[in-house]
Amino acid sequence: MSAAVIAMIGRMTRWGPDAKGRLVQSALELYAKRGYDQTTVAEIAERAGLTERTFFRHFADKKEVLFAGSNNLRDLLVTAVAGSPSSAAPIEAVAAGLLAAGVVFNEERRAHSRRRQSIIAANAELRERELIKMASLASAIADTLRRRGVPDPAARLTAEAGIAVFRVAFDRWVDADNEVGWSDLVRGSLAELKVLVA
Amino acid sequence: MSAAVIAMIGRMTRWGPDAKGRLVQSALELYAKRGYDQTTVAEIAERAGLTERTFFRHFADKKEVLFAGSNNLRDLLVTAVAGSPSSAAPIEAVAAGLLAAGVVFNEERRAHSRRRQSIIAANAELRERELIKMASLASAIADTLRRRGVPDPAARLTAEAGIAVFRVAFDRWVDADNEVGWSDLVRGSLAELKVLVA
DNA sequence: GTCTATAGTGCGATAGAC
DNA sequence: GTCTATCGCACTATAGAC
Repeated sequence: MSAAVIAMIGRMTRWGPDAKGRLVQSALELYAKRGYDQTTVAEIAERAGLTERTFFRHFADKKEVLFAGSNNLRDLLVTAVAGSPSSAAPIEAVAAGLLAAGVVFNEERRAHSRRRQSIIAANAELRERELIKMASLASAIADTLRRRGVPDPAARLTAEAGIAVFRVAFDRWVDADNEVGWSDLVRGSLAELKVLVA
Repeated sequence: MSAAVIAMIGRMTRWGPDAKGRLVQSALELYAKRGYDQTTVAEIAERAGLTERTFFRHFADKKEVLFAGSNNLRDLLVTAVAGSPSSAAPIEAVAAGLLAAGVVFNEERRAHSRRRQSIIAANAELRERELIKMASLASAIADTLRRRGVPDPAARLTAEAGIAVFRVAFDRWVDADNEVGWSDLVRGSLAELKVLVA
C-alpha cells in the first residue's frame, strides 16, 4: 500500500464528512446545554472530533458558528429577488425572495431553528450579531433591487419592509405553539403589513 | 499666591455647566477630526475640562457618548405614540411618533447630525451600536402599541415598518444634498411605503 | 513571548451647591 | 450640615507593538 493511500485512510476520520456541519451541530448542543458563555471552543471542537484550530478555520469567531447559514439564506433571497420577472413590482420580487428562503425553513429544520433562537435570545452578544446579519440581509436586498432598476429610496424602503416581514414571519415560525408553515406565515405577514399601512 | 488659591483656580471649571453636553461636543469634534479609534477617552475628557473618570460616570463606554440622545428620541416617540387618540390606527399613532421626533431633527441640528452620522458610518462598532439602538426603538414602539391594545403580530409589524420609515427618512435628512425638512421626509417616506406594499 | 497603551471598574476623598 | 458631581488612585483586562 502506498504512502499516499495510507495517508488518505488516516485522513478519513480527520477529514470526515461535513466537518463544518459537525461543528455547527456540536456548538448548538453545547450552547443549549450549558449556555453560550460557559462553552469553550475547545469543547465544541472536541465533540466534533476536531481541534480548536480547525474551528477557527471554518468560523471567524465563537458566535459565527450560529450564523453560518445566513450567507446561504442571503444567497437564496438575493437570487430569487434578482430572478423575478422584470414585470414584478419591487415588493413582489422581495416576496418571492422571502418565499424562496423557505427552502431552509422546512419542518425538519424547525426544531433546530427553535433551539438556535432560544440560544440567541439568551445572550446579548448573539442578539447583536443577529441584528448585524439582518441589516446585511436588508442591504443585500436593497442592492439587488437597485440592480433591477429600482431607484432609492424605494429600493431601501422595500428592502427594509421585506426584512420587517421576515422578522415577524420568522418569530412566528419558531414560536413554540405554532405549526403554520413558512410560506403561509410570509404571505400572512405581508398581507397584514399591507392592511396596516393602508 | 498660595498653593490653595492656585488649586482653586485650576478647579474653576470643575462645576461648569452641562458637563455631559461638553463631553458629547468634545467627543464629536475629536472623533470627526482624528477618527473614533484614534481618540482616547482621556483626550475627550481633557477637552471638556473634566477627567476620564467623569466621562465614565456619564457614559457606560466610549461609544455611548454618540448615542446619548437616543433615549430622548425614544421618549419623544413613545410619548407621542401613547398620546395619540385611541381612534387612531396603529400606523397613524406611529406616524405621529415619527413626526414628534422631529423636535430634535430641526435645521440647527442637521449639521451636527451629519457629522455624527459620518463618524458612525466610518466605524463598524459604531454602526453595530446604532443597529442596537434602532432595535430598541422598534421594541419600545411595539410595546407602546401593545399597551394601546394592538395585538401581535400587528404591533410588532407596525413598529418594524415605522422604524423602516424612520431609517429611510433619517438617511435622507442627513444626506449631504438634501434640504427637505424632517416632517416632509417622514410623510413622504410613509406615503411611498404605502404605495410600494400596495 | 513581554511591554505598553487604552478601556473600563471600584471605592474613598473632596469641592461646591443647597 | 447634606447631597452629589467630580476627582484620584489603584486595579483588571485586553489589543497591539515589538
